Amino acid sequence: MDSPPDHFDASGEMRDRLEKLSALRQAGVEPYPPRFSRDHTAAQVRSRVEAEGQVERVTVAGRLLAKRGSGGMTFAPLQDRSGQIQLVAQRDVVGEAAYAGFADLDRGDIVGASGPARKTRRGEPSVWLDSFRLLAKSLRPLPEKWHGLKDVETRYRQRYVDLIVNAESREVFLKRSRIISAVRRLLDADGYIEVETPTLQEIPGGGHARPFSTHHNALQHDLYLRIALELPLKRLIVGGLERVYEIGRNFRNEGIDRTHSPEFTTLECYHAFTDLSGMLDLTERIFTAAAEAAGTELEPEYEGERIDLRPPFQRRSMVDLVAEQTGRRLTGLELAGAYEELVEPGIVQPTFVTDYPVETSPLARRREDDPRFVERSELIIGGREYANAFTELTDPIDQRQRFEDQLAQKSAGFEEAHPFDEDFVRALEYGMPPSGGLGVGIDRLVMLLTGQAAIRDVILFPQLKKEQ
RNA sequence: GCCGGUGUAGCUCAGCGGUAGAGCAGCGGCCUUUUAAGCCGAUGGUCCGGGGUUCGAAUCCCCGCGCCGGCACCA
Repeated sequence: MDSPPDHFDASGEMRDRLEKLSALRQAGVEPYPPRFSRDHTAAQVRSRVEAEGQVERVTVAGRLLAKRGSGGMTFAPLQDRSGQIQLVAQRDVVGEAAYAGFADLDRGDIVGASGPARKTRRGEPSVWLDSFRLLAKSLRPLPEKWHGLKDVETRYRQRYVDLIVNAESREVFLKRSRIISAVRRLLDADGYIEVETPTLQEIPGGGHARPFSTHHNALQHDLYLRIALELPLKRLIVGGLERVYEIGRNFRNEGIDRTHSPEFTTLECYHAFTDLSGMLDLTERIFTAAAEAAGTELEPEYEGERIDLRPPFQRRSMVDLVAEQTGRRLTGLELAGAYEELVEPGIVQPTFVTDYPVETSPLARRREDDPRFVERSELIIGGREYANAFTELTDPIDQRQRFEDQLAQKSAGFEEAHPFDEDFVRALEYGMPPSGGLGVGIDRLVMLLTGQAAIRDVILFPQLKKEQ
């Protein structure tokens, strides 16, 4: 029953391991037992050994990363969630049969082990086995320990291997989790409630992007995967929830590159009775909290630049920025185009770029002193957009007009113009309190705070083409 | 979609017209304090896939696929 299926045998090493598996089963050893209890993690053993010198008996469990040593003594580092601890097996202690069994273990096997713990002569905290148990036989060889796994394609396609052997990779995803937790804690403490809104939508609104489309068979209609979280959340502000946020996945059917993934995570939050400036303050607090959670202090190094995240961030008018470059005070789509081409790529330190032309922002409130612009601001760092905030448009009459303008842009050839959302207008017609809204690109934030150049390196399972 | 790079043993890589290589891992033997790496020995390959040129192709040419980078797209 353990004869190797042919797709299995790439190396011969797998054959060897399968033979060991058979031998174990014949000897009555279950190579995949259902459970095992440990009482210490690797890190706990290490700190107890440091503190107490000698620890009576501990039970640890994890993955065997190597085996070395000689003759009657074998050393084997074991890795668990907390780190590594060395196992020491001595023939004189465990007996001939058990010692041979230990020597038969392979790199990559999951093992449970018990024994007293103390340092070796070389000072390495170790568990001196009195017994061990195989918890899962590993059939595939792990990448070499010294050079590790470098091949990026394998790292993405087989993230589990990457996580086993690359501590830096584990670190990135640990930090990602901590960053998101910190953001949640901050918003929760501010009285926001976390909500979940539909991923499948009839009208993919809240942004300008090509959506993925799908079809619901029972409902017999087409649906889109959301491209933004905005419109459902604002309906909740109409509903009186006053402070809501969602951290969720967006989907955009566009090109993939170092900073764009077809599915990516954003935070959006909406707050009644505040405005753009309130949301910019919140943005600064979110970035500060995230940086602290990532342990980067407030001055991470990113792509060769030291980024200064100490608030307040600079606030600059788009019109002024473009005028500095071109000598011309532009408006409308011409302004937005010049800004994106000439100004944005050159902004390195965190900068809130404010006063977007109304044409590019169909969901933001107009400035009272100049209705050609809206109360909107994007946070730019290193030439990239990290956050987008505005004073929300709450006037249903104006909102209807904006949607109509978008329809006009669409018929003029702008594919990604914002679709008309009649129900959203209806919601505004009930009355929405004056509010501020904010969106933050979580993946990019994690990239910044973990020093990763590619969005793929902060997404556990990035989309790749089909493996042949 | 376009341009460039790249794909060789489980991993990391060399080889770039003339019998497919190294280190590590794995396998067999010896070894009771190791920290990538003890010693000896024997192994291990659809050189990404398919065509072609050539006496001979991992190597040159064509087509295709994956990955990486850039551009386009992403206001």
